[in-house]
Amino acid sequence: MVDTEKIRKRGRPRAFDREAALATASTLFHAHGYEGVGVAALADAMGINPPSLYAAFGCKAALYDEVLSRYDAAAAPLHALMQPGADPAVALPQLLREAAHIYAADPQMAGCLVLEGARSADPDAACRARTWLDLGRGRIRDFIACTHPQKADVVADYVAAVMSGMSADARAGHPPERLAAVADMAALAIRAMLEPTPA
Amino acid sequence: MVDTEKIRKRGRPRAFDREAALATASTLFHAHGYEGVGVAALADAMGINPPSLYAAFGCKAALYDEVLSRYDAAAAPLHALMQPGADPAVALPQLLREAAHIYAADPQMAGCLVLEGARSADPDAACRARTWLDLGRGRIRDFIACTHPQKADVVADYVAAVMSGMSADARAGHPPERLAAVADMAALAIRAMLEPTPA
DNA sequence: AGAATTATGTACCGACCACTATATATAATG
DNA sequence: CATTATATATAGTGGTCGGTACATAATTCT
Repeated sequence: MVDTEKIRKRGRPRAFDREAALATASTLFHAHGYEGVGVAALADAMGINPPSLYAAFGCKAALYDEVLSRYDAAAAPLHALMQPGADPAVALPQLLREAAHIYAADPQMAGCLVLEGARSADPDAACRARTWLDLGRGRIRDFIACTHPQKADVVADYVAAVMSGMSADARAGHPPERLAAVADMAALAIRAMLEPTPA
Repeated sequence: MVDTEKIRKRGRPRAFDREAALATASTLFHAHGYEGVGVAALADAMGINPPSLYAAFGCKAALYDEVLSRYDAAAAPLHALMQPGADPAVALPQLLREAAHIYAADPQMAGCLVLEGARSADPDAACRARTWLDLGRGRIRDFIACTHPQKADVVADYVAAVMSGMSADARAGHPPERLAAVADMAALAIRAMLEPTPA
């Protein structure tokens, strides 16, 4: 067992749960977007004052980055679909199906936090979100490269683009079935690309 | 010839070109997004003062709506690809190819004005953009329905989703070739869907 | 105990937001 | 001419934005 005991630091202890505050911020960012929620609203929802928020997270963009990191970590079940050895022609359609379900499951938190953040007008937020997006796309590319190295880039771009489109649809209020139908149709191109007509 | 002569109205004549002002607004909105450009910046770029802008267009959202309408009208060449009688399995891949080229052609105006506006955090802007988006998707659907009525909805959703993903990629700075590769891969699903394996 | 360190609440900063009140300028109408 | 209608420029509205100065409270270290 690793020693994870919290070694009390020197000054006055923080009076709020940092992880809970991150969860609250994640919900707000997911619901209203980076620019749709202000620091005052974030602090209020966390039950703290702005100075405490800044002391704990630095600035709004840094808080956002921590939220994105948390969101990426929570997507581990999706990453698990792309185990080396798995068949991309099977796993990637599953990935799209799962994404369609997740994006449209909760209307209050529709779409992908990272993909939507990557479209933000705020350059700081967009840059940070795109870093996480590129990381995710890299995971897809590397997974495909195990079996189809020459097609990995294009297919990864395609999968990411379809997910981005589904995320937008989810935010527009499209029901899960409608997203799932798009995911299934998108899978046709994946299979056509990775399993060329067998002679 | 219809009488299009401008009948001078009663009061002081407008001192700026309304159409040129719309073009300026379109450029700014396309470059920075609805929330990324303020009324002051718009008026300044138009060479007028905010009151003149409000007198001519009503409010920021109404100006935006006029810009979207103008943008939609300028996309006539794309709509022309979907002539009734044309083969969707040919026309839709062309549509995606054209979109990929347009979206990434000018880095200062990357992506689709309508698709990006539909993701705005501002509810008013998002609502107006989604109206134009639904109109465009309806055109795609109706075109497909000519030959494949049962699959029209799904395929139209798919095409719109891919275009949305490509628009996001364009705004992220992806080069035209990368978008074109995605468009071509996406076309595989269209052909697979509309031309089921001929026995 | 006292010093050092960190967190907290109050109250506020200048900058920008969409938008407008007001007065004046320019035109057609009577 | 006077009236009416529209556009203009100046200057500002209240509100929200991200971020902070300051004094105080709470804790550890010496």
